[in-house]
Amino acid sequence: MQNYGTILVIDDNEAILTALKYCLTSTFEKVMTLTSPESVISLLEQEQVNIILLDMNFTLGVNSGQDGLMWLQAIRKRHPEIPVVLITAYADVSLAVRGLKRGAADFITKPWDNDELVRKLKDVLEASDDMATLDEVEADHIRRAIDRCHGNLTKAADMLGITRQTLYNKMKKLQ
Amino acid sequence: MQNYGTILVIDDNEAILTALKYCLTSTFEKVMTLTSPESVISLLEQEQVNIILLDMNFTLGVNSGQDGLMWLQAIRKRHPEIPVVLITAYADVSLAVRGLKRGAADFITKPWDNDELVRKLKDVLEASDDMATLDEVEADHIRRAIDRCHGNLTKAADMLGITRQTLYNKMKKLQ
DNA sequence: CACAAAGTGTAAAATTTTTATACACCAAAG
DNA sequence: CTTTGGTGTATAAAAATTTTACACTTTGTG
Repeated sequence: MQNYGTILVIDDNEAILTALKYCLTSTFEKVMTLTSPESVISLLEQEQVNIILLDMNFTLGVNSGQDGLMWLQAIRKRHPEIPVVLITAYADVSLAVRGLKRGAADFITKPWDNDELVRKLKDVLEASDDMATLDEVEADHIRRAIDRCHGNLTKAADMLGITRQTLYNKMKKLQ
Repeated sequence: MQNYGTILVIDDNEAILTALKYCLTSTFEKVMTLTSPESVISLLEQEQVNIILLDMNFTLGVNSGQDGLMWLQAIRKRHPEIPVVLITAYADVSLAVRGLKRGAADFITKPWDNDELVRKLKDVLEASDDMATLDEVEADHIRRAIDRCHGNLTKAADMLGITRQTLYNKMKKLQ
């Protein structure tokens, strides 16, 4: 991939925003910034954003990362196809785990290393490059459903929103 | 969910294995253990396992977690439907991130709290309960593909392994 | 134990979706 | 200006899905 497209950076610290913008501008075609996540949803409706770099604390004196987790969730609910990378100065294992479990593409700690940050953002975008085919995604999801229903195909089919016969068909195709 | 099925615990320390077995036996129908991950793949061919609790270090003197990451990958390659929870005494943010990015369902640090461990394992199994329908998974994946191809529908269809016309059909269905 | 309820495996026809192929149109690149 | 690559649309043929049905097995419960 030559072109890494548009990145949206959200951080309430103007100095950090400037530093990030400076380090990202050579890699990305367009670097957009927000000092507050409030308007992120409406912005995403208008602009084609390829990746989001999101700080985790926006309430003065609160460094739990709750804000970041909340906004991560809000963004992913409406735009699950846009990868969100979290960045925070107050990192611990538990927060990293919670962030990634809610769908963050990566988790970066401040202070960051410019080269490493850029590499990680590139990695995220390149990872989403090797997309699976619809059939592969389908097969994977079907296996999960059957596993979850302890092999009960009737329930699995129901859960998947297809008929039992269709599930038989699809299973035959997957050997 | 009443029944949490079978859990497979993999740890090279017999004492820890005993302690874990003791704490898990009341929640799980069956608790299987391995002191080495070597035989995990062949075991999974024979036994129906619902969740795996995997330690991250199996080489004496090496606590990088590389072993765990490698086995996580090996397990997920063959059985992506089985959730794998990592557990380690040598945790840091970076290792947690790498584990979760490779598909671990959760990341737990030693020493563990019995109640918390059981709750997290239950959460993992219950989270995989609310399965999306095939149509939802498909829609999500299609949006991702189109996004990745910057709106180029011909490329997106190709990437998804379907014809362009089929992609048009499916897009019409999703409004 | 016995019976009802739920699940399995299979089938055929009607319906819907997907593919293959084609054509006119547009925009960017050379 | 012309080639190349993408769009939007259309049609018939092929394939998959749904609907409905039936006989059989398992599971749970009084």
